[in-house]
Amino acid sequence: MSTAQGARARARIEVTAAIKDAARRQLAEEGAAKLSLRAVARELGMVSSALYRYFPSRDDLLTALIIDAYDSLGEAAEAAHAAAPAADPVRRWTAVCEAVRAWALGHPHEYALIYGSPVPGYSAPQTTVPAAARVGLLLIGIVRDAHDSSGLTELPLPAELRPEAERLAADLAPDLPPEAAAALVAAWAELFGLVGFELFGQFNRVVEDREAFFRHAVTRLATGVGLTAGP
Amino acid sequence: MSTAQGARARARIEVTAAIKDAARRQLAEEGAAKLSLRAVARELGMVSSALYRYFPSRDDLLTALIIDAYDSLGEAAEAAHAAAPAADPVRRWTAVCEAVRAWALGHPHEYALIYGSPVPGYSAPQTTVPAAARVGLLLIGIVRDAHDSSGLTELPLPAELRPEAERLAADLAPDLPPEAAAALVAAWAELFGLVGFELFGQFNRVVEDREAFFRHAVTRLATGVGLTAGP
DNA sequence: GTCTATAACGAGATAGAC
DNA sequence: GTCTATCTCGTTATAGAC
Repeated sequence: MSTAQGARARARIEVTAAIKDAARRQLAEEGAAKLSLRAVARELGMVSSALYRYFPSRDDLLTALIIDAYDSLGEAAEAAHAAAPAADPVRRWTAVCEAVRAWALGHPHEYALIYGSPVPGYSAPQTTVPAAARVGLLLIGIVRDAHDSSGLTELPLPAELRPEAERLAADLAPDLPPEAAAALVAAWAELFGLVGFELFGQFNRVVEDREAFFRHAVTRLATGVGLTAGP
Repeated sequence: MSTAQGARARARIEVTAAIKDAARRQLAEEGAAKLSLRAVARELGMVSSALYRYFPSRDDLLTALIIDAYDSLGEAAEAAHAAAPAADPVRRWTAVCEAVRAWALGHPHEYALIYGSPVPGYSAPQTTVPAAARVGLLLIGIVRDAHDSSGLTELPLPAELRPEAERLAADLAPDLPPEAAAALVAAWAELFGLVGFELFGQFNRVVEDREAFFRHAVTRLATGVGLTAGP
């Protein structure tokens, strides 16, 4: 009994993975807007109605691809973070940022899926939130650690932003000063601005040595949120 | 003769504008990937082959929409820049940034067209470059003016980035110090990271008071490139 | 119970004959 | 420029294999 169930479960996992792989291939060639269940089924030698045993709708397949992409990016970022020197917050920060960039360059279509234009007619459900939050949580952790070991520079905070900054801090990192929380969220968005501009061609004929440029830019982002180099 | 030719030219301009308007509507509903000459023709009560008198291909229509979008954004940014106090570089900087954000919020689909995911199978020709450069040139002008009136703070520049920074300065603003040119390009990309995150939903359930958050973030971008508030 | 296949729907795109 | 025949699509109902 358990073997039969195990075999069935294994088969199900394999077919699910094959569907997602074919869908990712289609994503690269046609874009998310044109992702078609029928084309995926055709590529797998299945019939389109069979796919509905695995994904109840085209949008659910899209959602699975989005979560996978966020998780793949999050895993890459977390691995880079774990390998960085624990005592140096700036090195940890730049390690995460460079992992994000490397993942994006290696998975441009999945990056476009999660950080590019929204897919017309599709709205991401709340189930994508935990996976989407992983990189942000890593960055929060780095700043929190620096704050705990008194390694966080103080930042200015205009009165206009104080309520929002306090709300952000309460939501994301209650132990952080509000101005650090606000700076952190801005740096998070700015990081993806740098990555997106490179990936989507805005740096063509502008920035040549992108590696060096990016490293310097994210180092400045790190100091912008109050991090200072470790020993 | 000249009246006839004038009327014909006028009609041609009108039809061209109507085509682009219909295409923009389709852009909003189906996305750039699904922009189809036939659908545009249908909406206008024309036959698809008639459109080829105005745009030789779907890609040329896309290119026209892209240039229009860049120009519309550039115009909005330039108007905001012209209305800002000339003596205060930070105010001029934030005025441009806020105009970019306001334009993006008002034209989300056109923003997605020019700063979102690339359209599969389409590659923007060099003819889009001048329009695409307008916002960047504005920002360069602000920093150059500040530098000319000795109002630019000095920035650090690691040896690793020096060659690239010098290349950037030579290309974009020969009168600026290399470190300012590099910081400027980074801030330019980061600005669109902030705008894109808000527009594409990444700030949902994260940032509430987006106006205040954005104003503070771009003010910090301004100081990050070395600008200081005027009198 | 779990899956795949057939057939069909309503809608839209497309290619080619006229 | 028009019409038609043939494609695509997401999705569902149904029937049968394992």
